[in-house]
Amino acid sequence: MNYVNTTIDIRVLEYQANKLQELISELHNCCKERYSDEAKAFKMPQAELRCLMLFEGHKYLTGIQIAGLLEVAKSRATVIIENLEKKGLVQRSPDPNDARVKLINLTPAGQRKVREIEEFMFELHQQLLGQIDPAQRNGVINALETLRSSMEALKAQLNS
Amino acid sequence: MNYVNTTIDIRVLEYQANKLQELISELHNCCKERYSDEAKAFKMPQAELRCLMLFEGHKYLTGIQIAGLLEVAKSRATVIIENLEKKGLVQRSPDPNDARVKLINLTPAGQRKVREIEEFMFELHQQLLGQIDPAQRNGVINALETLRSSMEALKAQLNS
DNA sequence: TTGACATAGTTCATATTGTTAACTATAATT
DNA sequence: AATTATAGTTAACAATATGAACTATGTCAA
Repeated sequence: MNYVNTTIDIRVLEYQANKLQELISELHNCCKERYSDEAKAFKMPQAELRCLMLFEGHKYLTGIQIAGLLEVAKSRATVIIENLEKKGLVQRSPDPNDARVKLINLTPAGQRKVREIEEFMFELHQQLLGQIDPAQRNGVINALETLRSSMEALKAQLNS
Repeated sequence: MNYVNTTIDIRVLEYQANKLQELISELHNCCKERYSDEAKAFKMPQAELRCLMLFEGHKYLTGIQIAGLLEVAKSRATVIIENLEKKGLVQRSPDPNDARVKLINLTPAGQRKVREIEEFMFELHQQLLGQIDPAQRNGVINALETLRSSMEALKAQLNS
């Protein structure tokens, strides 16, 4: 490893770091827009949509669980649940085992809405996949997986 | 192409679409968190940080340009610029060629802040790159590029 | 040249997303 | 029984964002 190679290596690293920054930022913007469109399509705030989707694979959730999964304060969860209840998409009932807890579950209307949203999202991602050359699809997915791991590793490192 | 292969193909597509959805959603969450941390680190709202960074490569910007680049309503841009002006990071001056227009540019304090933010972001992405196996770095970047193109192509297709 | 329309920017009302802190009620622990 | 912890609610506030109304210019065509 001589002086010239070291310089080139540093330039490559700089180029790659900048490229990564740019690409991640653009993907993030794309997602933001997509989530905003989705909310408009369903005429519902994004937070409520996200909350509904938490019930995939859960019959009941508590307020604390919802706050944890949405990564928001429990007071925020209270308000989101309240609004979904007003729309008749979820219902609250007391937990027979703990009077502090309220069990929240989807109403039939809520279940229908979740299925609609699932289909919409699945359709969208099928179409996205359709834009990617079949030969590259697995590569893209693996690269995203690598990136996700790296971001999580970095996060863990920075928080310690 | 017989019945069995078609079925398998469909299953692969479903798997990939779901995986893509999951990974993109996780990356998006990671970014959201990162931007929120950045804002905390600089004790400044995210919108103001983003606005400052627009001046990379521009001496002057107008309100309309800023609104366009940030993809927000011009009324929103007015407020962001006002707040940055209060902090002494940008200044507004009349456009000598058009009395409707105000030219906005960084103050020396704003320029220093931009350099700080640039360094912070570059450092972060260098560290992220450091988490990725060197042999995979170009692959990840190329995959992201592919994904970005696909997302933009899909967006264009859906908007037409 | 003047009247119609377009553009830049501001202000205000409103909506959404989110936090922190104080509070009530209940459960668990010592 | 007293203390502490947990679940949920409420209220005050901050940040992000839009749309409509308004002012002040600029442009263009009859």
